[in-house]
Amino acid sequence: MRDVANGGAPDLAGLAALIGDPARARMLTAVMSGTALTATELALEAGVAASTASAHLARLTEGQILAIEKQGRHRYFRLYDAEIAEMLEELMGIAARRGPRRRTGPADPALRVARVCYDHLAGERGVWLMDQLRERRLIDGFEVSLDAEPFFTRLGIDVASLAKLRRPLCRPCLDWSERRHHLGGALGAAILDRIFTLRWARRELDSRAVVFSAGGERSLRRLFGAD
Amino acid sequence: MRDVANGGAPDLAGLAALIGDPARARMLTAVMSGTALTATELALEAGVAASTASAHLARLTEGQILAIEKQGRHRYFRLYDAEIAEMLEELMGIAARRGPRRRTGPADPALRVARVCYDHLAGERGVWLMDQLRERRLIDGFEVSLDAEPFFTRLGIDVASLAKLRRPLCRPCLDWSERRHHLGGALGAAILDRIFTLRWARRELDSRAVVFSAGGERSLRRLFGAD
DNA sequence: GGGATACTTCGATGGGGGGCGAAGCGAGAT
DNA sequence: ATCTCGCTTCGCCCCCCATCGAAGTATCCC
Repeated sequence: MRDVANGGAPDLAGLAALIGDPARARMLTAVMSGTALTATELALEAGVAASTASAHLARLTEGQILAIEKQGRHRYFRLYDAEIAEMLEELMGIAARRGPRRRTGPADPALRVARVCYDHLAGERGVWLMDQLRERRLIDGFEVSLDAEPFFTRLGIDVASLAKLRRPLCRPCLDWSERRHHLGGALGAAILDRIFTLRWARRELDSRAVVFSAGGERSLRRLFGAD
Repeated sequence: MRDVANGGAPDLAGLAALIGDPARARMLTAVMSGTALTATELALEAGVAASTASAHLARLTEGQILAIEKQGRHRYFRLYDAEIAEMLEELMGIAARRGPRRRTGPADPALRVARVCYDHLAGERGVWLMDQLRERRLIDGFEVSLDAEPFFTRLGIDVASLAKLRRPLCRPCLDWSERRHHLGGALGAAILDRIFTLRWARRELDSRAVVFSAGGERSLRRLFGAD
C-alpha cells in the first residue's frame, strides 16, 4: 500500500531505513563476517535486549536482508545473498571514507590487510589477488578465461561445476579500504575456502580479519604471483 | 562523540539513515537525473514544505551525499560525487528487485531501455555499449586499451586529457535493471555527452529516461556494433 | 514427563526527528 | 531605497518506532 504511492520507483527509502538503524547496522556488520549467528548472539552484538533484537531480525528477514536457517532450537541468521554483502561492503566503504576523521585504531590495520567480505577475500590481499589473476590472464575482464581451468583444477577448484551454480562465477566487488575491486562471486568464495583449508590463513575470532601465516603468505605469492 | 562509541567501524547506520527517509530518498532519486536542482524544486519533488526540505538538504549536504552550487539567489544541489551516484543506483537496483512485486508501470519500459545514471548511460543501451566496447577490445578488463585512443578521438573524445582528471577514467557501474555492468567514470560521462551533442538522443523532461531517435539508434549501432 | 534454553509476543514507555507555518534574512530585481 | 524571491531559522506538535521486562511458546536434554 505505502509503496504504491510513488510512481513505480524502487523503495529506496525502505531499504536504506532497514540498514539505517544503529542496532540493525551493528547486527549486519557482525553478520558480514560470513558466519551465521544466532538471535541471542546478535542481540549481544547489537547491545539490545533479546526482544528488541527479535523485532529487528524479523524486519531484516522480511526485507530480505537476512535469511534464517533453523536448526533445532537455534535460529541462525546469515546475509540473504552475496549481492547484499557487496552492497553493505560498498556502503561501509563510503561511510568510512567520509566518516568523522580517519581513525587508525589498533584493530584496523589487520582488517585493511586482509578480511572476509561475506565469503571471499577483501583488503590489500584481496585486490592484490584480483590484480594477479588479471595480470596472468586467468581472469579477463569480468570473466574467467577459457584456458584458466587447469590452473584452478590444480588448486582443487572445479570451475566447471561452480559455473553451473545460479550465483555468478566471477564478480568484481568494490573494496572499502582499497577503493578498487577484489574478486567476489562463486570463484572468489572457492578461493578463500581453499586458503582456509590449506591453512594458509585463519579467521580472527569475532572479527572479519583474516590472518595469514608466514608460510601461507609465501604460498599465496608463489601460486598467484605474476613473475 | 556518538560515532566513537563503536570500535572504529564505519558509521554504516548514519549513512543509511540519511538515505532511509522517504522525503530524502525522493530528493535523491530526483537528483539522480544528473541535473542540479534548486531547494524549492526538491521540496516540490519530495512533497514537503520548503522549511522541511531545507532541513533535509542541510543534513544531506553535511553528510556529503549532496553538494551545493551557489548561483545568484539560487542554491543548486547535485550529488556529491559519482561514487554516491553509483551507490544509489546499486541500492535502487536491490530495492527494485526485492520490492513488493514486479510492477510494470507505463513509464518503466523507457527507463529500462536507456536512462541517465548521474552522468553516464545506463539501461539496456548502457550495458550493450559496455559489452561492445569490451568485445572490440576498446576496453580491456577495467581499463581502456592502449590502442583505443584513435577510436575515441574520432568520436571527439580526448582520452588522454580525461585520464588526467582525478576521477577514474573507466569504472564499471552495476546497472539496476540489467543487473550487469555499464560504463561509468570520466569516459562513460564523455560518451553520453557526445551522444547528446550529436543529437542521437535527448533527455526526457523530469525523468532519467534517455530517448534515442531512429537515426541516433542506427548511428550508435554502426559506431559501436562489433560486427 | 519435567526442566532448561532459545526465541517471540505483548503492552507500556519515551525520545528522536519529521512535519508545518511564521518570521527572519540576504541577495537580486526595479 | 524598496520590493520580491529563495531559502533558513525558530517554535511547536505529534507520530513512529526503538526499547524494555514479563509472560508465552517451542525445542532440546535428561
